[in-house]
Amino acid sequence: MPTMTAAQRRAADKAEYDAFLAQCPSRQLLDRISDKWVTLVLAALEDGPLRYSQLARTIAGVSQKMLTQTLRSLERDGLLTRTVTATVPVTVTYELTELGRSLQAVLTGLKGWAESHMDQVLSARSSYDAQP
Amino acid sequence: MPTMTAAQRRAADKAEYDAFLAQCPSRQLLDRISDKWVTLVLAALEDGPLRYSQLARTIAGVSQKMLTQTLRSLERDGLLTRTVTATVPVTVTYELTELGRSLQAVLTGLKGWAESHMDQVLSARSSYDAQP
DNA sequence: CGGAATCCTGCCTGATACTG
DNA sequence: CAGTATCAGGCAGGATTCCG
Repeated sequence: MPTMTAAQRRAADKAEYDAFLAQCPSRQLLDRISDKWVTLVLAALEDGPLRYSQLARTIAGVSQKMLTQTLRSLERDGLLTRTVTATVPVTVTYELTELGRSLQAVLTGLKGWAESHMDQVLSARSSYDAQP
Repeated sequence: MPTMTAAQRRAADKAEYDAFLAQCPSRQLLDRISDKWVTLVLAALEDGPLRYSQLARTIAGVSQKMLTQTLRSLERDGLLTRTVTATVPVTVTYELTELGRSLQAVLTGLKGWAESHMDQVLSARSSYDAQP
């Protein structure tokens, strides 16, 4: 029984979640996906599925604890799938879901921004630090 | 005057920094900007400059310490400017720089993703948690 | 109003060792 | 290979107090 126009419904949908509000679930979600390991894992999986050891090698410096923890969290949130193949030794591959790819598109922009604006940031820092 | 084409510059920038490498400066930068407070501050400043107290009110639940710390970090990295007006009491306004706006464009996508995909993530979680 | 300084808690993170 | 388990430390982050 729509008592709202489409425009009104759009406004209501937008108002449904607001990360500016401390108790909104989207605030917690924003906190989870605002994580460098999340960004790097999704970026690594951009070109297709990878095995656990391939992920560990691609993302230099990640501990197995953080990698496993990040992968579990992403799996739980439906952003990637974990597939176990019963070989000897066992093979585990991770692959982005459609939902994961939609986030990956955003996060790749973040990783790219960091890499392409590094010089400007370094320059700004030296200016800032030079001040008395 | 650019001595490289835009495409050449992009290629050079890509090769210069790689956030997959642990010791690359862009990895640290990625860590800094992968922060919910950074995302929320830049999103709050999207529509123009704001005062300190306005930022604190917009971003519900942020402590004064984290807000100040985040603002300092963003100012140091050249993403926003801090302007002190000598009124009584003093007025301090924060405004995005051009560099800040370029990052804000990316991060707004992140905040928007969290809000618009919240339902799908919640659904995925309940499925995951229901498994034995 | 817009901070700075301080104290204190906890959980995030890394290192190490063990397993199927 | 792909984890789990455990332990220890460091710092993120909140609460409180004080200042120009």
